[in-house]
Amino acid sequence: MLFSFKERFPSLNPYWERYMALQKRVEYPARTILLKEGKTAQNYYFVEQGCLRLCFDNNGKDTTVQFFFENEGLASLESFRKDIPSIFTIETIEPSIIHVLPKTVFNEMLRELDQNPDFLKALIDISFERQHHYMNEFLSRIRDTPLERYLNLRKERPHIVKRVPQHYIASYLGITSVHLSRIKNKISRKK
Amino acid sequence: MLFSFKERFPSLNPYWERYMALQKRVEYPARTILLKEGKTAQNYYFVEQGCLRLCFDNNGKDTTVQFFFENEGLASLESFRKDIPSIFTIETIEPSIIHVLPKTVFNEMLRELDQNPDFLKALIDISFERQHHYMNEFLSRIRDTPLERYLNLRKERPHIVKRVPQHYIASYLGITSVHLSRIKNKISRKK
DNA sequence: TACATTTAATAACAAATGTTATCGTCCCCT
DNA sequence: AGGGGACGATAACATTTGTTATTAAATGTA
Repeated sequence: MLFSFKERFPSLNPYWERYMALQKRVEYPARTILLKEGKTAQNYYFVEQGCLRLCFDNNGKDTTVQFFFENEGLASLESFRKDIPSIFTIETIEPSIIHVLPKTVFNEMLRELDQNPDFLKALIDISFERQHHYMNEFLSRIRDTPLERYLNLRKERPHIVKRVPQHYIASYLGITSVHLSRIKNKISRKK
Repeated sequence: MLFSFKERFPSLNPYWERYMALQKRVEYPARTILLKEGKTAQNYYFVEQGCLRLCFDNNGKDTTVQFFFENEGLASLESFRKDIPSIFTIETIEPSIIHVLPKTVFNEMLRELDQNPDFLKALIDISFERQHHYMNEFLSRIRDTPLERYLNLRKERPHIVKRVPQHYIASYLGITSVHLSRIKNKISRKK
């Protein structure tokens, strides 16, 4: 995510490179928890290989909010930014290779670039992108039926349907895995 | 919303005041559409008196996303910022007195303050606040039942329940007005 | 290879929520 | 004052989705 801003704000490249060099490259097995709900986020993660999910415990039900694949970055943003307990858990789905950027490094960067308009504008852009993303997730949950959401997922992001176990997809669509089974059954019978 | 930043970024006060002076003060009757879904947002609105809602047509069903009361400001942000057709409609609920800030004025402000770190930081703060707000709306829709959401609304924002017609509240809670009636009935029988 | 764990499908039943229709009240508007 | 629209309650019925339990296939691992 951060990295797509290299072209838009080339003046920041020396900074990105200097700070990104401070990441650690770590291998995790499948179903490893990188950040547990309730703990304060200490790191920003970048996926070199594998896949993660952002999720939370919803009255005992596991709910997935977002999936992350190769070349995508993430953190439990609110927790990361405000130093408060995370609402979310971050967990690997597949065995994964992750670049871990400690918050201390990020904060140094914040301090150094605190007055740099290009850096601030990059943050604004990042923030608006995220806002846009969540707004769309929000609207899709409201306006689309589970069937529509599933068909849309299959069409727009087939890699998710291929690589992610079905019960995580169900928890992402906001339904039970039983119901997702029914939906798939219905689709295949229609064809 | 913008106005709570006066204390945090006092250096910007001369700008706020200069630009805010360019607003128009307008009275609208109830059920007046200020921005129609599909049109591009031309204004930022600030409520002096009355109440508005942000909503959209959801396959024929009217869905309310947010309510705005006295001293709150709003725009169809994506449309306003990116000059694209608005996903949302903005409509008065009660007869209202609204301060209207044209986008042209806002854009002048953007240009003038484009390199001002305090201004950029104020935008970042505003953006994060909105993100936080929508994240919570999103989570509440997922994790809470309509009953819980209604009880919570009644407790946390009783003015909404008092001033807003019930079918708008239902559309905000994500249920039909019939179902909201049932919920209210159930609550009153329990007491 | 064999055993345990994870994953997926299905059935039967239960609960939540939507749909449609009817009725009564209130309140704006002319 | 009266008429039309907006608002809210309720009932009967339909649909969607969840719950629980069972079975089977796939997968990882000793």
